[in-house]
Amino acid sequence: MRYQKIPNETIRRLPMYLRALAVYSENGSSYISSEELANDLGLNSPQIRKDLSYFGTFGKRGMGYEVDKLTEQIRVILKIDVTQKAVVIGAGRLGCALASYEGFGTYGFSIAAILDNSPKKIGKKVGKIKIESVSKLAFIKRKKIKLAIVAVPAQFAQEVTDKLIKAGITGILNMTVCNLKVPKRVTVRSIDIAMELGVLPYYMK
Amino acid sequence: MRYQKIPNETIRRLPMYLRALAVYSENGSSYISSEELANDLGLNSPQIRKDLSYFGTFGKRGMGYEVDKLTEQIRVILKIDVTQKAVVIGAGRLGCALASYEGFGTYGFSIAAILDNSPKKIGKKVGKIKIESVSKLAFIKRKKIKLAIVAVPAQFAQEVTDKLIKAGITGILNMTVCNLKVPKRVTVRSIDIAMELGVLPYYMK
DNA sequence: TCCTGTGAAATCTTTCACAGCT
DNA sequence: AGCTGTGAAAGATTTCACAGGA
Repeated sequence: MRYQKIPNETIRRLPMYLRALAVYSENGSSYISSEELANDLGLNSPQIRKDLSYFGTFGKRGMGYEVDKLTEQIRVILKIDVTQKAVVIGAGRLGCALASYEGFGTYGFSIAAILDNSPKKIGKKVGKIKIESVSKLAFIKRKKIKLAIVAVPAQFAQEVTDKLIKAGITGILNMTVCNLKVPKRVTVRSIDIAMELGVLPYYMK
Repeated sequence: MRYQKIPNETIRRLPMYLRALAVYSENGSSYISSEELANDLGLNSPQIRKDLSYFGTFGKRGMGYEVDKLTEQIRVILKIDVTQKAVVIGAGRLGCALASYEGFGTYGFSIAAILDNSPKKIGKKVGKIKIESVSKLAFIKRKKIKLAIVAVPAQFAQEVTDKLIKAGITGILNMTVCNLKVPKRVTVRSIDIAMELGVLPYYMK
């Protein structure tokens, strides 16, 4: 394996592989071929093999990939082999939905708290997660939390983000419609749900 | 302008442009240059010009693009120039959050109902939107709704999807972790929020 | 025989540089 | 002068085809 630049698209697919692998593991399969994996995910098999080949040789010819081993290897690649703590900012409907979303577990994330600025909400709980004051940024520093999910109204998004970065956050999942300005050392990924819906009609019929 | 295949990535960006244009319109700007637009969205200007050029010549040299006119033109391209009705399936935390999300308005979507199968929830309201029985698929047919946002627990996602398609849905925004199997005539886009979070640690530091 | 790993080709997307309109 | 529209080049990603190990 020569050195090659790893495509961003490859990285984007790795969590998909993890998700599928979790299902195989539950079902007790110990090996999985790139063909089966591709079928289940709606991809094609050379793509999966190529994706994995950027990081090493994980499969056995004639057999496929060992489910549990590959799971662990992908976790290491993605740096989620240890549980990562994250905070949700904004205890609105979306923030609460995210905080209680079990899917994060699959990737080894745990939601440490929800922060909000409404005195009415502070102190309440969403599932097992407590709503704390957003002014408690010391909380983030103390717990060495590096990840934040921003789900506040758009007009406060940049302001909140600036504060988060001061508190030591270096990775942000932005659920608002803002284009957040952050220093280079901070990584942002944005999801605009309406935008995804926005392209559907174009492709329909 | 010769015919050229329109990149999917171009389509994906059009809603972003709409979002930014809505802000300019509110601020009373009547013209916007590709340079400004690019700055605000974190893109570069030739990309924006190229994207738009696939569909025609919308700008005025020396001036830029007329905000309201370009807005309308992009809406037409995306086929969202008339309000599109959508239903949300699943009245859990995420489903309710989505149903009450104002962002859909920007792209001309309106949420016609939330469907759920829990008798406890049916009849209640989320904001102004009523929760209906998921068995009421006639509702979708009668109102000629083509778009559905699926936010049910993963194990029911495929089953619900099959029913939706029978009721005439041809575009699905899939918020579950399932890879939905649908006939070719149906378009699906999937968002797995945890997956987006899953790639952040890789890029951090 | 089955299925991986991987260069090389094909395809898709972005960037560049500049002609040309206002 | 300023900013668009666009062919052509560069770059990124996917697909292909097949060599080779289990």
